[in-house]
Amino acid sequence: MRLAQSVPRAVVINADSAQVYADLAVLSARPGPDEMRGVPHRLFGGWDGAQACSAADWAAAARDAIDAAHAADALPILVGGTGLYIRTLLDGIAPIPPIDPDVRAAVRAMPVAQAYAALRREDRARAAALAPADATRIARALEVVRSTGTPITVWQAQREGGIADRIALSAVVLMPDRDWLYQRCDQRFAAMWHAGAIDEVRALLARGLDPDLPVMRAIGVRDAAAFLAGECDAATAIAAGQQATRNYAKRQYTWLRHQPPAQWPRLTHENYAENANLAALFQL
RNA sequence: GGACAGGUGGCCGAGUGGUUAAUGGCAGCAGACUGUAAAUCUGCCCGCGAGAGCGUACGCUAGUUCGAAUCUAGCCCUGUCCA
Repeated sequence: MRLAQSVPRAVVINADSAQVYADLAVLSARPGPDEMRGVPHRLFGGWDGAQACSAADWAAAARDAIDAAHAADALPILVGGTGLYIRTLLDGIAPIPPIDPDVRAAVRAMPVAQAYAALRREDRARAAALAPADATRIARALEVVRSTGTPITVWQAQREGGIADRIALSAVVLMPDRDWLYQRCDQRFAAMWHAGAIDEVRALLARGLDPDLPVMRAIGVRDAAAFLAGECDAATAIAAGQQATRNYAKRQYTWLRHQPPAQWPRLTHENYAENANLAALFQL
């Protein structure tokens, strides 16, 4: 039993698709001990880079972490910008069984044009909804029909595992000033570069992982790798990493503007001070 | 001072007499988004206009031509080399 004025314990749960990887501490800006200040942090760096973390994988782990926090009478605080992950956690996702590894390998080895042509034959509805150059979704749709025998559009008619209906969520979407954020992106990447990003990538490269793995595609990995290979100088690599960070931030604005529920408050420089949700968060 | 090379839309870079407001790429802006999402993809992108369209544009100026970013002359500027 808790006293009315006591502060509930908090548990921070990561909702960022790059911060889940153990191999990326610096480049994913994962919080360190000094920043965590003894507050429990979950799902930070728990995945080995050799293993791709899917939205469903993350959602299942997040669900467990949230339940565990509740069981311990602690307040779970989700932090992170991977919209698809959070959506999957809340709304659930199509219950598609695991894909046959051989099917997956074969599909992902195909050039987009070929995969798209195949998809048009094997799942006409999905093919019609996708752009012929949308490599990721075409590959996903194709591997699903081939591995399960059922078109992805059929699977997607149902969603399972969402917890939105059984939790009380207080959401806040951060929408900082664009120019300000772009400056922060530049500062951030430069800081990472000087804080060990190169050593981190050197170690990552030494593992000889599949370049298509999410860890290998994280912002900055390719740029640091190019530098290590002598393909460019540090200034060029840093500039490229900064640019990639800004491009990503741009995409985040687009997602955050329209994808999250309309009732989730968007916080800007102009309205943050008067936002009740944010105030509630810090008053607990 | 001389010899070459070159000056194209915010940047890089095609185009070398006519369907050219000018291929591409980047940046920028907007949009999509159900299992690798820090991913993947789509649209816009000289100005004005809802649109038809109009007006400006390929270093500058003057020419040749029915027509020039593309040819000619002079000038200005940049790079490399020779002095």
